[in-house]
Amino acid sequence: MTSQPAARARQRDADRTRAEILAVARSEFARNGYAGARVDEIAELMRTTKRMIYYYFGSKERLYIAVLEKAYAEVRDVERTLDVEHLAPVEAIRTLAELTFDHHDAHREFIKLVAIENIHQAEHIRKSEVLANLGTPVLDLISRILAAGRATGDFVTEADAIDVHMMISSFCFFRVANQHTFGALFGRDMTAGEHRARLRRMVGEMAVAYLRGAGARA
Amino acid sequence: MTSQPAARARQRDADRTRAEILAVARSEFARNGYAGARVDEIAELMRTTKRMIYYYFGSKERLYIAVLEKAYAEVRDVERTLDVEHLAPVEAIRTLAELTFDHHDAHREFIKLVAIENIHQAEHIRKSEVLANLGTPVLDLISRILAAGRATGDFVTEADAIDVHMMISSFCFFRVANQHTFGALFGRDMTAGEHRARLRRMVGEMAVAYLRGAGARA
DNA sequence: GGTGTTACGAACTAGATAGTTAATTAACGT
DNA sequence: ACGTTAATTAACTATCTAGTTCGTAACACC
Repeated sequence: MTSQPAARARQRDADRTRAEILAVARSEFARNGYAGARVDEIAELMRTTKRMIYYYFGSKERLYIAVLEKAYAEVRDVERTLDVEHLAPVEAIRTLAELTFDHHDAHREFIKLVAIENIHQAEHIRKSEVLANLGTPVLDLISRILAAGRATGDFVTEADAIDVHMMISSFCFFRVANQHTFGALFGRDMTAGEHRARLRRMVGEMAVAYLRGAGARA
Repeated sequence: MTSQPAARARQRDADRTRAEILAVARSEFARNGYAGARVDEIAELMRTTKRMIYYYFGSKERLYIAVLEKAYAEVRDVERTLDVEHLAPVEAIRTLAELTFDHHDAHREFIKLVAIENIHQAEHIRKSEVLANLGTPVLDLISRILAAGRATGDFVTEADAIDVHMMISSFCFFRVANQHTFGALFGRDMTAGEHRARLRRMVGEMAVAYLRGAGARA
């Protein structure tokens, strides 16, 4: 017989140690910002020690970049599953806007990471080779919907795909990212359940109404 | 005659020392976030010493709160000068949206402070007695425009003043606050001059088109 | 069952950082 | 002139924090 119980799980597992560090680091960075995050705090929340963070990632900054890379990779995977092109242009845009809303609603930590990265002027994204060259499938999708909508005469505005993506994202992002100051100043929690359905409708109607050209000057 | 040259500025001036600390602190906090800001760094950028920060503000956190209070007070003063009620509802909303755009364009540091405060879940705003009870004149303004627009039949959507304010703010805020990650990922600087006029038109058209109900489901 | 390699842990360090102590000087009223 | 107080300075400290040193134990392979 061995000196170790055979039933015991592996005690050394590089993959899960690495993954756990990333998961804990993500929430620590999202909660406290880059400078506010503490490497010791991350270590304490894990089964392993601080030494492992440096073993696998080398530095606080490289750990943070790895967190960003993983977060963005997951988002892009979701975007690739978007399937709205079977719809007529108007409904395709509306649905895309509503799905974007849902996606932001479901990925609050990612949104905080993006907000944090903007405070640092995206310097870490620019340092990442994988992120700096990360296209986004959603732009092609919007381009195709816009072209189809212009062909049918439904869409008349000058905006291009990036503009439309920005318009939709801004609404969805702001609602989550700015919920705290907005709530403190206006006494309304934009992320509360009682407002969710109305705001979700709103982003779809907003995108459609704009593209139809209803806001043009007389 | 006095022992001091009359032309010489006062060497001790509580008001200007206090004001200089606030100004330097604002840009330091905006640049680096709350945790990333360094009290020593603020001191080095001033004519005075670190001790003065503690003399006037007591702690890093109270300094930060004072910076927020001053920044929000300035914004509210601008909002009070908004004068669009002489316009018809549609043009009033469009103009309000475009002025909001201009305002965000001109106050980048304030926007960064708000983004930073959201990362910290507005905990400092809530600690401030003056900020926690800060209403916003713009909400009343929007309410009146909405009522007028519904009376004329121009506006038909369900959104209330807070919703409309959120929709307009999100576009303007996002463009500035997320310029860095957006630029890194999509290769477009939303704040560059070549996009400014188009995006400014866009926020006005978006608000008007939405309120006219052009996005409603068939 | 021995050997090399990968994964891991405890304790440590150098420098940074918020906050303090205590002495000093300018302004101002009388 | 002079005393009082508000404003200011330089040097100090306790603690925190990213990053390291060095030794050890599990695993793979033969």
